[in-house]
Formats: sequence, C-alpha cells, structure tokens
Amino acid sequence: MYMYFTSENHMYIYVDINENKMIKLMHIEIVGHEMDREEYLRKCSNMKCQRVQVDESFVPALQDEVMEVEHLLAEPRNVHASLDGSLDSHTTLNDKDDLELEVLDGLLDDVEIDDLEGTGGFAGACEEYFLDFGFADKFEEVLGSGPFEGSLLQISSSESHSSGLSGSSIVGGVLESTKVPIAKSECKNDSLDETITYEAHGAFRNNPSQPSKVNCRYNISLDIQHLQELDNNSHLAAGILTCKKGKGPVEKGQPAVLREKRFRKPTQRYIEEFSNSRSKEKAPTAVTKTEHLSDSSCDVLHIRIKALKKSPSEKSSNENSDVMLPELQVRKRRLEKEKLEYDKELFPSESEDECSTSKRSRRKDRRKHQKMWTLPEVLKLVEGISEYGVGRWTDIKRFLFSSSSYRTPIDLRDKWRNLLRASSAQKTSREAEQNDELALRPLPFNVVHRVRELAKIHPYPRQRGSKRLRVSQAGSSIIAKDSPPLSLSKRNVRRKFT
DNA sequence: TTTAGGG
DNA sequence: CCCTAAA
Repeated sequence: MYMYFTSENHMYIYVDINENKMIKLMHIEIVGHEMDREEYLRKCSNMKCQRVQVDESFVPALQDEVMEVEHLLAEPRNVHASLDGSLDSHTTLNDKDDLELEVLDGLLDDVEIDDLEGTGGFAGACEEYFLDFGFADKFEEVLGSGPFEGSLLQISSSESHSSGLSGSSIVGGVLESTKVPIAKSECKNDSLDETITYEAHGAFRNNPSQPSKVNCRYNISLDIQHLQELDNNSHLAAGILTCKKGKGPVEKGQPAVLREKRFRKPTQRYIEEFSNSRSKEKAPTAVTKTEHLSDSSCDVLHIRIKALKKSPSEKSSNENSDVMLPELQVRKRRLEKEKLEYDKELFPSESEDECSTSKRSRRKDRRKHQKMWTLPEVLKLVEGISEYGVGRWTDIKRFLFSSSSYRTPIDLRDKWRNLLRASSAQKTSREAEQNDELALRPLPFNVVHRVRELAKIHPYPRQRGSKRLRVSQAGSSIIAKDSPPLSLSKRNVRRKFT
C-alpha cells in the first residue's frame, strides 16, 4: 500500500511496510511552475494525505504533474530511496527491476529542476507527521563533506533526528551527508541473510528563509548514473543513495563497488518497449508489490539527485505539465499514436490514406515491432525510386508514403537496401532458391526484376564508387533481366569490401 | 536536417 | 529497425 502525500510544493510517496513503519519512496519538491500559487495551493489543499492502493491509480493533486510521476512509481520497489535521505531497506532489484531502473533513469534523466529554494514550511510538518514511523533511524550517521557549489537542493529531512542533527541545525546551512552506511536490513523475510548497505552522498542546503521562486520548476531529478559523474558535475547538488547487495555489512562507502555497475541510459528502443509493456499491463497488485518489498535482494542502486539550475528565462507559462517529465509526456503521446496506428494496421490497406499524421508525431512513434512491408508498399517504393531516384528518400516519402506515418525515409532506404540484397540473392541462386524464397517471403519475381533494373539505373550510392567499373566492363552489354555482374557487384559491396 | 553506413 | 557520423 502506498501513500501519496503532498503539501504545497512537496510531494511524498511513502509505502508502509507494516503497521507502524513507513518508507519514503520519493520526495519531489515542485518549485514554481508558474501556475498561480493560490490556485496551486488550492489544488493541493484537498490532497493532504491520501492513501491509495497500489493497483489503483494514484490520485494526484495536480494531474499534470503527479500523474507523470505515477508512471515512475508504477514499480515503486525500484525507487526505495527518498531524496531527503530516508532509505528503504527493502529494496528489491531483480533483473527486471534492474532494467526498469535503467528506464527510470532515462525517464528522469532530464528532469532537471531549477533552483532549489526552500519552502521550509513543509519540512517541519513532514517531520512531525512522519517522525513516528521510524524510518528515520535507518541512518546511523550522517557525515559531512565538501559542499557542492551551487547546490540548492533542499531537503526536508526527517532523518535529521536520528542522525543527531536537529532540523534547525541544517536550516540555512549546508548539509552534506556523504556516507550513510546502513548495515541492517529490516527485512524479516530475508532468507538469504544478506545485508544491504546504503550509502548516501549528497549536499543539501536547507534554507527555509528563502522564498521559493516562481520561475523554478521542479527541484528534483533522479538520475541513476555513475557515481563518478557526480564529481565531474560541479553544479549539481546531489544525493546519492546506493543500495548494494553484499555478503556482509559494509562499513562505509566503497567507491569501487559503486562503479561495479554502471547504469547506462536506456536506449530509445527500450524506453519505447518499456512504455508499451507498461501500457498493456497495469500496475501490479498490492500483493505483488508487498512481496517485492519484503524481498531485500537488491543490486547496486544509485539514485542521484541532481539539481541543475536553469535559466529562469525559459518560458514555463502554460506548459507546466510538459515541464515535469518530458519523456513521459512524449511517451503518452506516443502510446496514443501507436494505438491509432495499431488500429490502422488491422486493416492492411496499403493505400493508407487517412489522417495525415502530423510530421512531428510520426517521427517519434515508431513501432518497435517492425511493420512488415506489404507488396504494394514495395511497389510504391520501387515506383518512387524509379521516379525520384535512389537517395531521394525524403521525396519518396513525401510523395508516395505521406500517408504512412511509419515508413520514415530511412525505412524506405533500408527497405531498398534489403530489396537490393534480396534481388541479388535471388538472382545468384536462380530458380531453385527462388522458389524457396518465394515460400518464405512472397516477393514476386517481377518485383525483383524491377528492383534489379532500378538498381542498374539508380545504383545504390555505395556501390557506384568502388565497383562500378567492374559492372560496366562485365555487364555493360547485357542490361537485361539477368545481369549477374550487377548483383555480384552489389553483393561484393555489401561485403564490406572497403 | 537528411543521407549513408553499420549494427 | 536502430543508431550515428557526415554532409
């Protein structure tokens, strides 16, 4: 069961492990979208504390903002770390989670927030509210280290009590908790007797006296990346929380360990796949999540909270939602688009002249599962090539495939490339294989023939350079249907002839 | 921004 | 189909 909590600029997501313990999953401070503050507060007023079922959709205070976060929290077990340093010892990271973590990384990677100016007002309330839950005592120590310049990350920290730092002690100062080793695991179900060590690096500045700026947007970005990058980035204020699975308690931070695994940014493809799968299957049930929570096998988990300053000059007027998590927004749109295209594909009409999808939309929402080329499409492509020539992919796309939202010019080119290969392959092996090929993929011979001819007229760029001479000398006489030299040349070219 | 090339 | 370098 999860708890969604928000107040003013802060949004907290907690999960309660048992009756009297809660773990903070995430804390997001929303600073200054340029929404009218009154309105914003009013919106939040009703959302003081909400308890939601896991398998239910969160009820966000601000739809634009929180809804986006919901996606990230669809698998909250990945993010058992709160930005203010509270730790979750029940982190579970199996392989799948690991991947998802990467995705999360990608999703959050660019969520950069501007100045982190404190609205310390909530901090007190937060402490007061959650003090009894006992998650704070997970911190055994909070050590300070060199301050990060420009770090304005404000943490409303409830852990300060356990760490011996009173809330007031960090007010107006800079608090860096560099290492927070935690050797104990509260997971009762941990049959593996593994100990989880947490490590938190971070620089916090708590300055409630400063008024929050309206130009700022969000104070938090999660970034799961290499620890070392943290050092290289001077202007990021970061809290790094590392959860490592190990045999024994680790007394203090081991940088080497942190480098064991590097969370690279997920590829675009993976993001899309992730989003797709997410859309298909809704959030797991509460039971599932609980199980995961109780499982404490966790890999290396880096959560870096970086706060990057942005120039307030950026217009954020009416794009509050877009600001929040751009990737998610994009993903939303993409999903919608894909759905449309999906419907479209149910009717394999090659003359898909329908809604002239806007160019901007068609670009991003490419389908991960490749859409098979239909014969008419191939014909159209061949037609276009014969018309505009090889290489004018955009033109072909514009004039012949304008209605196909998929099929980017690159796709056309790729298809042509494949056609060339196919045609040459068919030609070399002749009839015998041709039949087989026909069985495999019905590429009529006449099409092959056309491709072949086109290949002669409009040679593929690569080929002309190296092998053209060869072709001309050998096959110049015959430009008829069978021109092995041509195909040979092509294939040679494709063989990376250098 | 588009294309070529490689994966 | 994806990604990237080069134009």
